Amino acid sequence: MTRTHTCGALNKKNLGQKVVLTGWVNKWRDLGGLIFIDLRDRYGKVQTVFNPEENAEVYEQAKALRSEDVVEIKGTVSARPDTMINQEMKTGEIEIAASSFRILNKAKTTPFEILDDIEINEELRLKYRYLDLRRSSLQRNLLVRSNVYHIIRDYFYKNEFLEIETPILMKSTPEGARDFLVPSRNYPGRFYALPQSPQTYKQLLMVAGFDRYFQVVKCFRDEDLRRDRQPEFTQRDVEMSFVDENDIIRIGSELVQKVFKEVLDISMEMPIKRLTFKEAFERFGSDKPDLRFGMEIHRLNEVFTNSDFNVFSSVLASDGEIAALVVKNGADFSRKKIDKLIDRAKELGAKGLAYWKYQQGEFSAGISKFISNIETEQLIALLGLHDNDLILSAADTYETTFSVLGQLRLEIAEETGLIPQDAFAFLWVTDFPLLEYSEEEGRYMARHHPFTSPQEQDLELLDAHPEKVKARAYDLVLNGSEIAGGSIRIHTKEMQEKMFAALKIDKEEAKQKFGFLMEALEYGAPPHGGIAFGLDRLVMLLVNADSIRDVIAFPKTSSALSLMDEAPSAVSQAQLDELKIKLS
RNA sequence: GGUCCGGUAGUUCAAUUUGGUUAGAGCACCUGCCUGUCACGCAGGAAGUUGCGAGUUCGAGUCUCGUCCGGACCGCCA
Repeated sequence: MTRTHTCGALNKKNLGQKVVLTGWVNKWRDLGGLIFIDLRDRYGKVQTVFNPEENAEVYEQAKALRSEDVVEIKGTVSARPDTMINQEMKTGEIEIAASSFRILNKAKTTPFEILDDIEINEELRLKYRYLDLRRSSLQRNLLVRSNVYHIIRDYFYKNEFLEIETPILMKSTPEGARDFLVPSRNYPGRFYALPQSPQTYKQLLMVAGFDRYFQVVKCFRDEDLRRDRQPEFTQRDVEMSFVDENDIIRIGSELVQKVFKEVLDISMEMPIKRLTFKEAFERFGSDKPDLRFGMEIHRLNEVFTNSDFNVFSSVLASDGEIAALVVKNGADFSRKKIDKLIDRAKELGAKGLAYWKYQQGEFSAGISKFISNIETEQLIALLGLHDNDLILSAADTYETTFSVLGQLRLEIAEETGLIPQDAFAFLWVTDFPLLEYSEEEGRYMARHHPFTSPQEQDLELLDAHPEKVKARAYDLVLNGSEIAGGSIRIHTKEMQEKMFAALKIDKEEAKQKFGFLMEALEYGAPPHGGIAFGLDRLVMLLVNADSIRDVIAFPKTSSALSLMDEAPSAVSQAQLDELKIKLS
C-alpha cells in the first residue's frame, strides 16, 4: 500500500502516468453511467473517474463509495476535456481514470459534513474534533502554527541559542495565577505544581552560564477561560545574559518581523513603535492599545477646573480624572444605544458615563447644559470636534476613567467598523509600574512577577512610594493583544530581598518559597533578562482566527472541559488510595 | 462566584411574538432513474425524549423555577 503521489501534487505534467493515490472520499457524484469521486488528503483534492466502458466491474464496486471512506485508488492521469476544466481546483486540468481501488476503511456517516464554509455548533465540533480538524481552515491554522515553530527554531538556532527543556512537575509558588497541582505518590500530602511559566528555571540556566536559552513550552494556569485564554497554552520562552531592554526588544522585533515575512509575506516597518505604559494608558486606556485606529482619549481636567457640573467638580476635588472619547458621527446614536454604553461603563466599574453631542456648532443633549461657553470653545479645539460628533466622558479615579474609556473605545470601534481587518499594528509598551496595590491582599503585588528588576533611578522610591517605581519590563502588543512580555531580572540577592520586602513577603517565607533562587544569585549570577511570546495568540492573529481554540488542536471549552475525551474525569478509588487522597 | 445569549430531525434553521390540529424546510442519509459532473440533476422515502427535571394550565417546543451543556463578558489571569 504505497501511494505514488499526494492528492494535491498532480497536474498536466503527469499526463499518462500510472499513479496510486490514498485519501478520503471528499465528495461522490454518481451520474448513473459515470461516477466521480473527489479524493482528499491534507495536500489537496483530485477528481477520479470510474467509467463502466473502461472497467465495468470496478465501476459497479465504486457505487458503494461514500463520503469519508478511506480508499486507495489506482489509475492513470488523464487530461480533462477542454470544456470540463475546473478553474477552481489546483488539479482541475486533470483527473484520474480509475482502474482499481480498495476501501481501506469504511466510514460511518459523519455527524457533520466535512466542508468549508458551513456553520457547525462548536459543541459538536469539539466532540468530534478529529473530524473538524479535517476541514481546511483548521488544517491551515495548524500548518501555519507548525511553520511558526519552524521559523522560531530556525531563528534561535542560527543565533546560537540553546533549546533546553525545563520540568513540568515543579514546586508550587502561590504568587500569581492559581496552580494546577499534581499529587505526589511518594510523599503523601505533598504536591507538584505544573509551571505557570518556566521563569525560575530559565534564570537558573543563566546562572549556569547558558547565556542564550529558548524553549517552546507548555504553561498552565488554573484560571477561568476567555476567547484568547486556555488553561494550558504555549509560550516561546527566551532568556539572555549580559543584555539590557533594547537587546531583548531587538531580538523580539526581529523574530516577529521574520514570522510575518515568512508566513504572510508582510514586511513590517522597523523599528516597532514604542509607548510608555503611562502614555498608552492615558491615550488609549489600556496597557495593550490597539493602534489600528485612532479615537484617542483626551484628558479634560484643565477644561473643567471650574465646572458647574457636580460630578466633574467633585471628581476633581478628590484628585480624580475627567477624560473623554469622541465618536465620529456618534450624534446619530439612538438613546437606546447610548444607554447601553452607559450600562457597559457601569459594568466596567465606572459610576456613570456622561455624554453630549456636537451639532451645528453647538453642544446638545446629555450634560450639555452644564457646559459653559468658555468650556465649549476649549473642548471644540482640544477634541478637534466635527459636526455630528458624540462625546463620551468618564469622571472617576485615574485607573477607572482611562480603563473604562479604553474598553468603550475598543467596543465602539468594533461595532462601527472602524478597525481595518487586514492591518497589523505592532507596539512595544515599556516602563510599566513595578508594583500594583491589591485591595484584596492588602499589599503591593508584582505587576509582572517578583523577579523583575526595578529601574535604577526609581530605587529610592521603593519604600516611600512603591507605586511610583517603574520596572525594566516591556510588552509586545499586536492589534490590542499582548503577544509577548518580559523584563530584565533582578540578579543580586540584595535586590531580590528588597523586592520581597516591598511585596511584604518576609524573609522566612521568601527563603521557603524561593530560597533556591536566592542562593543561586549569590554564586555569580550574571545580569540577565528575557521575554516570553504567547504562541497561541500570535498564531491566532496570523490566521485571523476568532478564538484561540481555532489554533489549538485539542482545546478546552470555556468551562475547561475537553468534550472529546471528557477530561477531567473521575478516577478509581484505587488510584486515590495510592495517593492517599480522600474526597470530601 | 456573577451577568447576558443560546440548546428543536444526523446537521443548519423555522415554528416561541399572542400557549391550541399531525413540530416544518434546506443540506446530509436511504431507494430508484440518469455517461461529463465538480454545491451534479430528477423522483420518492426514512428521520424528533424540542438538553434534562419539576411546576403552572383543559392544553407547554412556546410561560415559571431548577439543573446540565455551549458561547461572550465581569471578577480572576504575578
